[in-house]
Amino acid sequence: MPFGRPRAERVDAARNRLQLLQVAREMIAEHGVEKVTMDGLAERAGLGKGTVFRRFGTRAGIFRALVDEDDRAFQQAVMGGPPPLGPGADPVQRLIAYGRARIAFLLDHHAIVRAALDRNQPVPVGEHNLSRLHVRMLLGQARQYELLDIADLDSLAVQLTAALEGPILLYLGMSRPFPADPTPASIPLADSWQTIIERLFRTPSHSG
Amino acid sequence: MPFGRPRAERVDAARNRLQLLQVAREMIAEHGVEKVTMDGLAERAGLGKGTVFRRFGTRAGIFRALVDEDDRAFQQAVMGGPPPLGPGADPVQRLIAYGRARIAFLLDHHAIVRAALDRNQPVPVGEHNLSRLHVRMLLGQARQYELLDIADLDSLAVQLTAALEGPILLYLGMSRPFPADPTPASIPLADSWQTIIERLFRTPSHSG
DNA sequence: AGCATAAGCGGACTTTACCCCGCTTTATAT
DNA sequence: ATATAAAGCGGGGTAAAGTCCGCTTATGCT
Repeated sequence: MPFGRPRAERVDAARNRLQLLQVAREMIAEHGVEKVTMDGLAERAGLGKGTVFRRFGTRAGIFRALVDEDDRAFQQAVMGGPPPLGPGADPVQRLIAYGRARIAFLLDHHAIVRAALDRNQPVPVGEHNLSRLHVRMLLGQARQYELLDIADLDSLAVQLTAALEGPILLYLGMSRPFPADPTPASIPLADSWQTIIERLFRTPSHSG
Repeated sequence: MPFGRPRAERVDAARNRLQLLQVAREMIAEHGVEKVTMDGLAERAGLGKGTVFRRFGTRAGIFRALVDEDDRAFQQAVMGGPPPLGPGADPVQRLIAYGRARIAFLLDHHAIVRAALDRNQPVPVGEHNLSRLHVRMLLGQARQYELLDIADLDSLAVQLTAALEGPILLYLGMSRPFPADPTPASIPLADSWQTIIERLFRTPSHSG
């Protein structure tokens, strides 16, 4: 038997986990995020409160799990879908496409994404902060192709990630913060993101 | 008697407010932010819990008030101090100086700044989001001087503010997230901020 | 000074996240 | 099949945020 692996999830545990997520979605759909309480969730799922906490650790953990579920499809598109979001386009185009897609995703899910925030912990939205890692990777590629000559790409990646996700997580009101018309092409934040990226990469030598 | 003014704060109320802030600072100094509870604060200040909530509305409100107190000096320097932080320098220099100063301020106060976050409300750190307004103003000036040709400065201001404050508010761990040596000149985030601003303003025509 | 009124005050009460720990169930090894 | 240990489960218990409302006190007017 292999050594370090901490033994697979028990089948009853897995069943309960899926059940809880399912019920949580129902409760959110019916009464909104605010009304999802740990007691209520446990009772409606026919389980004990202790079970809920064992599975998700904290209230925010439930919403994190929900976001992660929805994030999976998004990640697929980023990692293996068609360009420019997926691999194949040049890094600058991919950064722009990623930003637009991520903003749309966050707007779509802003209720649960914000509920997933935990005051006592750094942001863990998406599995291990996909955004920061992906942005960092694309910046690295851009540097390889000599599209960019900046030394500290780690800090830059953190700041660009904040520019991307921060507005939705922090700075905008929660109720209808955006034009009622969600035409993807007309989201101001997305246009602004594109501007920042384009200017960041416009080098004096090959301008344009 | 003038009309709309809602009558000045009563002297006992003001006394209690100051008293509570003072006691809160003591408790933070002794046991850290986490240990400041509303009951504890009220008891130690010799007041009722209801009073604490009436004054500050919410737990986060206390820390908001503390940050605002400290913010006042910072604001003075921005509004009326010597350039480049204060008025007098060109907008680009002021943006860079503002970012560096703000990052230093947030690092200095990161414990209470983070405690001032409220999951149910957009970020209100600083009085009415000084950062966003100030950045917006400097962007506007830059456009007047034709240093910048971007249409939607509002969105840009939001995103730059997020790039500035987001990392400290959201993305970095809370315990010693930074080099122990706090030399202002060596803060990676500040350097990275400067890079973003410089590139944002570097126009193809007058590059350099 | 006396009065009317709005503001402030206190602390019991409610709600909810989160902890704890004895019991039950599952997975594995023999 | 049985034993054993690890993981899961339940629900009562605790602590802390936030609400309510009857009582008290400051304030401004006359």
